[in-house]
This record gives sequence, structure tokens and C-alpha cells, in this order.
Amino acid sequence: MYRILRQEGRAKRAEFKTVHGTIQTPVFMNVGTVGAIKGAVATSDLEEIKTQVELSNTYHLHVRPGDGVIRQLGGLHKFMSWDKPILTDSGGFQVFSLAGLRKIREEGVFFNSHVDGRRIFMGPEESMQIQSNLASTIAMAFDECAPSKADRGYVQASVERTYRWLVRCKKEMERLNNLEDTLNPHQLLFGINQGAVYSDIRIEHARRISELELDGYAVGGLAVGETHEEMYHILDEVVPFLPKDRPTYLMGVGTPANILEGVERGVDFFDCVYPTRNGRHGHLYTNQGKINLFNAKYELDERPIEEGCGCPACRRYSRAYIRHLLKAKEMLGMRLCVLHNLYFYNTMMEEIRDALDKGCFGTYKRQKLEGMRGENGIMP
RNA sequence: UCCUCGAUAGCUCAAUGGUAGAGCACUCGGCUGUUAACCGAGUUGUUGUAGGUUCGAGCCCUACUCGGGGAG
Repeated sequence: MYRILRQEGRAKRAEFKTVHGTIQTPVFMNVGTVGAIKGAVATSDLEEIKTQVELSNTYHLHVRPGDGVIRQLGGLHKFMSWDKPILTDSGGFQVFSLAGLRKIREEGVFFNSHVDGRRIFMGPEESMQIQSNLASTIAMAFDECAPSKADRGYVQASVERTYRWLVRCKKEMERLNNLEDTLNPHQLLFGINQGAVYSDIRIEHARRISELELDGYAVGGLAVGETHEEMYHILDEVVPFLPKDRPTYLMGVGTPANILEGVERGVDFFDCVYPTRNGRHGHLYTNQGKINLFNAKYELDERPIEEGCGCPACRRYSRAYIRHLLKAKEMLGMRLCVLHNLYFYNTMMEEIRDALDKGCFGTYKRQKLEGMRGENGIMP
């Protein structure tokens, strides 16, 4: 299922076979929380921007339109017309991001819906049931993503509970996959390592979850307020304790620089809202750094976002035109920016894989980082 | 010609006679398993003109200019 093709230091070039096709790693998953990549990007656009895996969210799809609806319509793949791999996040991040709207108990989490205030209970079993109804390729374990500034005592207790939840997730997913009427009997389950910035807690947790023989292992709870150095340090400490015969997923990360550092430390899967959200906000990634198309200096700039870029925006439109669309709040402006940013990310991952194939990832990484520190002066 | 209402930031409008503000626009910044086409910061004024009253006027008085509405 997971096969390492080549290694360079700790960095891995691998492939991951699923019922929805083979994923070439390292890979960046394109975030479509509610079953759509924000910015009016259709699944029919995804081939053109080299998307391998789409990511959706359990909590959000449960709230709207409801996982029961999606199950009746044949599952998320059919619903959104996308036949390649889909990873569903479990709702664990909402324990963090909707902190003001939930209460955590041993059995699970009580949310007040961010849409209408309705009371929603989600525990490990509910998260697995919802994800089974969505029939995603990869389900994520239901965890608590704790804030990076949480104190040690809180993190210790939280991680232990997240471990107990993981055991329940595994048991429930096995049960669901064996049901006769399950939509995807081969649904995979990834566990999630937690422990904030306390590497001893993280390592102990990594050891214990590794024994559960899950389909993949994620490092969660990073890029939630700690410094980049702390994040890289945690990866240095923890990744070696995760199973080497399973893919490693660094959740919610990150900037192009974060990804290059993650690959170097052995990460296979990444995802982040940056290319989509920043695209909608007019911040564009280029090999010379990040640019903000809202800035007045682009008013008469006839160049594409990036010279030589093959994305649908750069092949045809100027910075000046796209800037106008953004300022006029025309949907096309956001759409073109999101397409460009996802193309940039997906292309960078392709370059990373090529470099690993050729054994020159170290050189590639150094040159890429130097370039992005260049003319625009903003490290993306 | 008369009556009446109005004139304050680029725009639309606030502001007991007591330090002129807001929204939008504009300029810039932020965003890491999306509560985010979002959030934050900043620039902008001879308060239509000229006088007067007052310790003090965007506000009260007079004239004028321009505009809306009405009457003839």
C-alpha cells in the first residue's frame, strides 16, 4: 500500500495506493472544507492544476448538508464529482478553532453549531460514522488539537484522552468497514500525534499509537501559534518514532518553506488553507516570494503573476487585470488567484518529487528558498 | 420672484455652543487539519463664502454663492 521509492537523508519519495488511485508523495492536499475548494474552483479544474488529493471536513459536512444526505447520494466522491482520493479531517481541528462553542468530555465533544447554534455531539464513534457515510478514501482519527500555549498538565491529560479516543476510532472504523452496506469497505484510518511543544509527551504518544498499526500517521497540533523553529524541532524529535512503513502527514502545514522543511524531515502528506485563503485575499505565491496584488504598484503591471507559469491565470491574464477584478470584488479575481496558488503548490510538490527521484532534493530546497527570499523580499 | 430644506473627508452622512467622527473608498499589513471573498492598522478636513454675537461657533445671527423641493 505504502512504498518508499527512494530516500535522501530523512526525506522520502514514495507512493501510496488507494482504491481511488495511487498518490505520489510528497503531496500537498488541496483543501475543500465543505466539499468545495473555496474561490469557485470546480473539480473539473483540478486536473489542470495537478491536484492529487482533495481534503474535506467531517464537522462541516455533518452540519451542512448532513452526512446522511451525502450517503443517500452515494458518498462524497459522487456528490462532488471527484473520483480521486479524498481525505476527510475528523472534526478534531474544530475542537481547537471553535473553542468558544464546545465542551470537551471523556465521551466526546459537545459543539454548538457555528451555523445555527444547534447542539451537536461528536465523539470518536460519531466522527467515524460520519466519515464512513462520506466514504472518503482516508479518514482521520478524532482528536483534540490543543493550543500550542497550553500548559503541560493540560496537554498531558488531553493527549491521554486523544489516545483513548484513537483506540475507539480504530475499533469503530473496523466495525463500519465490515458492515454489508458500507459505501467504502476499504476506508483507511490515520492516527494523529499530539503533545503541543512537549517533545517527551509527543514521543511517548507516538510510540503508543505506532503499536495500533493504523494506515498512516499524522503529526497534528503544529502551526497553531508556536515558532517555526519549535515546529521543526518537534518534527526532528517525533517523526523517527512513527512507523517507517506508513505515510507521515503533517496536518495544516503550511508555507512553501514549511513544506520544504517538512519533506526534509520525512513528511509525505501536507495540507494548508494558505494557497486558497491567501489567493482569495490577493496574496500570490511566486518563486521570487509572495506578492499582494491589491498593492497599488501592480495597477499597470502587464506581466502575469509569474513569468513562465503554466496555470490558467498566468497563461492568459495580467497582474493589472486580476488586480482590477479583485478590487471590483469580481468572483473571477479570487478564482484565478486560487488556481494560481494551488498550481504553485502542486507544481512545487512535483518538483520536490522530481528532485528526490534524482537525489538532488538538498540542492533543490536550497535554491528554492533562496529564490523565494529574492525580489519580493517576502518568504512565502 | 417668494417660501422652504440643505451645504462637514474622494462619496454617503453623524456631531447639547466646549478636542470634528463613522461607513465606504484609498494605502498597507495579517491569515497554517477554513466560524475567514475575512480581520486589523493608517492617510484624508481653511465644516460653501464673507462678516457678526460669544471666553469659545460645524452648531446662533446677517448677507451672498450653489443645490434639492414647493408656490407663483
